[in-house]
Amino acid sequence: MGLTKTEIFTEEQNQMAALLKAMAHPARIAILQRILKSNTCICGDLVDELGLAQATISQHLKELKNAGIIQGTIEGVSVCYCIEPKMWKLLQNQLEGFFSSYKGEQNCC
Amino acid sequence: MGLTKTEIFTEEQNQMAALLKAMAHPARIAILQRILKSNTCICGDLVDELGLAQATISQHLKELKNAGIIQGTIEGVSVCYCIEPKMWKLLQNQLEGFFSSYKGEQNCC
DNA sequence: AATTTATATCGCAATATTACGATAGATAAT
DNA sequence: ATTATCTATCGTAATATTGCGATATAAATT
Repeated sequence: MGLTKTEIFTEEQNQMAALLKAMAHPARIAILQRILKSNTCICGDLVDELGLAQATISQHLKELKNAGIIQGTIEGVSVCYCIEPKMWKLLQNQLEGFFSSYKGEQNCC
Repeated sequence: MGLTKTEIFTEEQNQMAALLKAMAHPARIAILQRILKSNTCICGDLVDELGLAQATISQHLKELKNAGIIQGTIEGVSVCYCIEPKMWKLLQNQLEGFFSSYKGEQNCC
């Protein structure tokens, strides 16, 4: 096997898992933190600042972009990445609902 | 290759990625939702309710437990799982800080 | 003690991810 | 037009994940 059985889960469960998966790598967390800090981020800066090869950074950016979390705009030779606002707020709301639905440790085992 | 270069990232980045990764599967989202709903959850119930084999459910539970997100208590023959409150709140706070640090779409590309 | 019930672990096959060198493509500078 | 610069893609090796049957373990029941 090796492939997730997406068909037995809800659309919501699959989407949430996909978004979390896109973020679930230290390099991609670092990329997002860097974008959040200066609101914008040239791809080449990430290659200089993180300790990964250019091809690897490009691949991580692609995953974040495919998940819809960031967007890239061509600026001459370089590419400027920033947060995709709608998806960001969607995920923020979904996670907030998810985490706040925890009722505390009563009746726990 | 194939192994994440954890040594070039901060402790915080690695921990956040690890926690998100533990949640980044539809089955594990479903398991957490089930636990959140009734505050508690017997392993066997998950096997009945989700459409996955017992060995697979057990493996997913192990990953959530290893990440520290849930805890399991033996209750006779069966095992009762519930949220690990401290880790839950830690992750909730970390994510809240992370998502709310987004300053909006000004100066974006 | 033997049996039933519930969960964990092992071993394996299929697939996915991570990382990077090499190379391609596209715009800017000379 | 040629060269330099920046990013994306291809191909590949190493490792990780997913799913499950088979089996082990451990408590409860008979």
